[in-house]
Amino acid sequence: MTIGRTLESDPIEEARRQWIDHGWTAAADGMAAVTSIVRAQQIVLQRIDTVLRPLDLTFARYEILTLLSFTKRGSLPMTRMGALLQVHPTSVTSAVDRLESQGFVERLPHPKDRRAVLASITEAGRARALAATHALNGQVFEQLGITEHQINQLRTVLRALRANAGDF
Amino acid sequence: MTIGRTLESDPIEEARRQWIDHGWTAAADGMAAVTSIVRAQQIVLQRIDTVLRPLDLTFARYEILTLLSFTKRGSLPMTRMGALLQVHPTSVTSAVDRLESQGFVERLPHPKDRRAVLASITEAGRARALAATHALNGQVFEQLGITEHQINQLRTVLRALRANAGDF
DNA sequence: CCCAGAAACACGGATATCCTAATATTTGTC
DNA sequence: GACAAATATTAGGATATCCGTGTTTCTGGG
Repeated sequence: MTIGRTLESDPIEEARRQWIDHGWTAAADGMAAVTSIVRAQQIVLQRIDTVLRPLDLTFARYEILTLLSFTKRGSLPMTRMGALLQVHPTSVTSAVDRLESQGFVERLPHPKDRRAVLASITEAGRARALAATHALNGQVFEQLGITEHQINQLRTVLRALRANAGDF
Repeated sequence: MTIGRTLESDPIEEARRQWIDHGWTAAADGMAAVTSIVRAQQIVLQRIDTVLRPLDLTFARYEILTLLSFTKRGSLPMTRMGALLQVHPTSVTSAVDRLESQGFVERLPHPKDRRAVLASITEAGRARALAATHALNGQVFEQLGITEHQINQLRTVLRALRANAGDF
C-alpha cells in the first residue's frame, strides 16, 4: 500500500527551500501549503479507499449515500446533489449509475419537473452507508494522528480558504 | 468554472452537525477536517489546472519538470522520481511518456544499471517549467486568500499529519 | 567462486474516475 | 409563441491505479 520507501527528509520543506534559493520568497510558503494540501488529500483518501473497498464503495459514492440518508424523504434531484457535494453533473450521473447497479439507489421521476430525476436511497443503501460510516469513524476520522487542537486549526483555516473560494 | 451556485451555509459544518446529532461526536471533528482537506484540494487543484492548461501541463507533469530542473544534471531515475513525488511507478511512466512526446523530457539509459531509465529535462522543458512556476507563483501560491499566519498553521499541522503517515 | 532464487525496474493492458464538450428534452421568460 | 435557460445524459480524452510480464541486478548457500 505504501508507495515508496521512507525518505530522509521532508520533500515539501526541501521544495520550499528551493523556492527561497531561487528568489521566489513571496510564494514559498504558499507553495508549501498548497503542496501539503495535495499530499494530505492523497494520504487521507488512500486510507478512506482502503476502508471502503471491502464495502464496494468509493468516497464519492459514499458521500452521495450519506447525503441521501440525511434527507427527510431519502431522495434528492441529481443537480441538487452535485451542488451540495461540489461535483460535476457528469460525476453525479456516473456515480448514481454505479449505485443504482449495486441496488443502493434508484432513479425516480421528479413529481413536478419532468426534466429532473430524483435519486432515492434504498434500504440496502441505508444499511451499507451506516456500515461505511462506522468503519470510517473508527479507522480514519478518529485516527488522524494529530491533536484535537490541530484538527480544529485545520478546520478553521480551511474554512477560510473555502469561503474565499466562494464555497458558501 | 464554478460548479454550482452559491450555497446558503457551509455544507461541511452541516455534516459535522449531523454527525453530532447521530451520536458520532468523537469522530465529528475528524470527519470535518478530512472533508475540508478533500475539498480544499479540489479548489487549489482546479486553480492550478486553470493556470497550467494554456501551458499544456498538468500538475503531475509540472512537478516532474520542476523536480528535474532542481537536480544537478537535470536527470533522475524513474523510480527515484516516483519515490520523491509519492506517486506510483506507472504514473511516472505515463507522465514521462507525455512529457517526452511534448519534447520536454528525454529518456536516457542509466549508465550503471541497465534495468533503470533516466528521465532528462530538455531546454524546452526548462523554459516551460520556469514559465509555469512564474504563473503559479503569481496566480495561485501568492493568492490563497488566507493570512500568512494561517498559511504557516496549515504547513505545520499538515506536516504533522504527513509525518504520522510515514511520509518522511 | 558460482548459480539459483528473490528483488528491483520499467512497461503494457484493463479498469475506474473525472473533466470537457455536445445533445435532447423540458421549463421559464419576455 | 419565440427564445433562452436548466436538467440529465452520452461520448471522448486524460489520468491514476491494479495486475501481470520481461528483463536485469542482487544475494546467499553450496
